[in-house]
Amino acid sequence: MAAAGKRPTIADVARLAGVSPSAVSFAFNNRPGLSDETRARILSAAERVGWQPSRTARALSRGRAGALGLVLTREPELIGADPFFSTFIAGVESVLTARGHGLMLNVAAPAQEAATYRRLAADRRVDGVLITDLRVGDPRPALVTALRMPAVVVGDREFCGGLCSVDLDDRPAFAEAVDHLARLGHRRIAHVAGPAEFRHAQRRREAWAAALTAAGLPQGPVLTGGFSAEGGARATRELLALTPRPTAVVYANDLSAIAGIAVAQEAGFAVPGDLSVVGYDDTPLAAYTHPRLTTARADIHRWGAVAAQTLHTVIERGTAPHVALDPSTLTLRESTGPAPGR
Amino acid sequence: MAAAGKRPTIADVARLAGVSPSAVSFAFNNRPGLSDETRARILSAAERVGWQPSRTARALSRGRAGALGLVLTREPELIGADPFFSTFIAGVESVLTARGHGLMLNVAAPAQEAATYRRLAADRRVDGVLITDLRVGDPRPALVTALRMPAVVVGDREFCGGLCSVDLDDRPAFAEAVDHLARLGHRRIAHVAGPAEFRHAQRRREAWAAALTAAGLPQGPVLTGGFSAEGGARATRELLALTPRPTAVVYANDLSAIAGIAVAQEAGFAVPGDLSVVGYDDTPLAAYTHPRLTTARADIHRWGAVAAQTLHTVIERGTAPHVALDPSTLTLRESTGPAPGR
DNA sequence: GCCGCTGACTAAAGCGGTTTATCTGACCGC
DNA sequence: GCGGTCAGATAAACCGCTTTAGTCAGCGGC
Repeated sequence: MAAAGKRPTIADVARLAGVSPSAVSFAFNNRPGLSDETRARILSAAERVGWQPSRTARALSRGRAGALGLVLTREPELIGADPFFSTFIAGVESVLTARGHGLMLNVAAPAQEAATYRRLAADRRVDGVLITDLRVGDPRPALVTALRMPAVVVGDREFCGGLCSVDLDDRPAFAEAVDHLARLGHRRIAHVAGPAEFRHAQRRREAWAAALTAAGLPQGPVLTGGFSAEGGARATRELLALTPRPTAVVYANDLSAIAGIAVAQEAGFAVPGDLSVVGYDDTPLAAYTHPRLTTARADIHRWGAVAAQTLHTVIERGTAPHVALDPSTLTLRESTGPAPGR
Repeated sequence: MAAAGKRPTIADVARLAGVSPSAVSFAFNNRPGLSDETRARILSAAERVGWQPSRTARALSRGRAGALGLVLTREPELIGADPFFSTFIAGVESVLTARGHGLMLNVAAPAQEAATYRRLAADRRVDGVLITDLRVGDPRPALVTALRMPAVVVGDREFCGGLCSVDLDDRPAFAEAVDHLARLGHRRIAHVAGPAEFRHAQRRREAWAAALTAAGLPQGPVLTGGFSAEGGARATRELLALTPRPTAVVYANDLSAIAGIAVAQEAGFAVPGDLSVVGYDDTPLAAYTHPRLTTARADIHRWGAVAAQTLHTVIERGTAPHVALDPSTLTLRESTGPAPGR
């Protein structure tokens, strides 16, 4: 039915149901002022012609876009290699879809990040944005505030500049990791950090350092691996050249850890015999390296869902409480073992 | 300036420039019928109040959303592990951003895939969609055609049901791989395939089989690795248990190949001494495994850009020519070597 | 001096909904 | 019999821009 013609509008439905367009609108927005009988008649008429309110029209008259924005500022390579985003986005979608909302994705080169947010705000194409990968001295909280754009920071509560945050603490996992290594007899535990500008990379590093102190161990060497395979490899090479050599390395993420394992093996070191390795993320691949990678797992999907949920609250109520999700936990596998000579 | 108040509208600009709203519209849409002087005055007035046409309003009156849609139907885990999507999306964005368009991302569970497309069409929130991960007997080409929704298939031209396609041929890479292995003396070359329902997985398998025939070799064993680490690992275990054991495996993608290497090593086989391994994708990690992975690289970013470009053409002109991008090429590394005993 | 034309610009009608103010009876109490 | 209330429904304004159909002044031609 409904053949080829134009798409039906609210007027068609109104005509068919023998009411005014406003009545149809009321019916579809669950507003009072309509008898149950009329309401039912309208809904069935709409169904008969296959009508659904146009998002665009609704967006215009309500001033709401019905969509959230997510701007990814990482280098494309890093985004791709990181399982975080897709899982996170899937989580976000799970709550958006339920509401019939959409997700506007933007991949921006760092240089035009601000412009991207401005455009999003100017276009009014989204009702709010999620801010991920919070950086040290990040300009975005101030920017979205200035743009009067509802936003939620996905990450550290302390640095979200007055915005609401949804955080998942990665520190306990790093503390656990160091603790685990210390108990295995390691005394020289290095860290291969993420890009220094990322707040979460910094936090991981701090957690590692604090855990060393707590375990009564000296601070170990820190190198930057940039969250990438290449960076992890380079850092690992440098660490292996040190004297004394560290016997364990805590990497900021799995990608650099996996590369680290490869480099160590290539250089003739046994993992974990000569070098214990810990990652972070629990990439699908982590359980399928040789040896299998000790790493930490978090519920990223839920993180995305809660972030979206919270952003909705901010959009509707203007504000929302900070949320702290269950911290990630360490999964022990075979890339960690007793310190050599013990 | 412009202080807190409401966002300026076209009327504000018109008033400031001393013209009618239509004149402003004309100025911003590069239409004739305005003197250069007036045009300039309008533009400067707009700049002064920081006005930009509202996307939503424009979308409503022009009947164009100014956005493209991308529905990902894979399992979230697979999406995350695959560097394809983020790179592809970055490529898409590169042309969208230039036009001030947006990308509407949808992650759908397989069961509600059709519903997602219908919603996208009903909402008129996108002007067209990109169809990736074409499956065997894929219902989507017919679906979007029925929904009268402009679409471009990212993949195989033969199975795109009358839609325009943008393809990047992966067969040459698989042919190269088999050829390379044959030249190294391998005679039992297995394949760990992607999910059978994916057209590109099937095509890779066919390319592998054809290359074996061309090299005068018998068909080798085929197992499904599902593009995942876990699947790759399981398939590899089975292959290693065969008698006679294959001496080389061509995996459908890097993820399963990397897992395969780990499993082989775990089982005491040397790579490439006992088993040569080839992947596909050239994941960032491929150059940082031990041994480094022989795999194939394609220009995914460009693929995304061209796909978006093409979809725009389809939206505007109703159709566009099929596009064939440069096929991927094999990168030789150390995971492939002479067949054992040779 | 009248006509037709053209270039520059505007008024007003959409686009497809939402929302506010208004209208219409029916019902109620006195 | 009359004012008041209220549920049920509607007309009309509005969201902010695009676009079509004019309007109007100026100008050349005859």
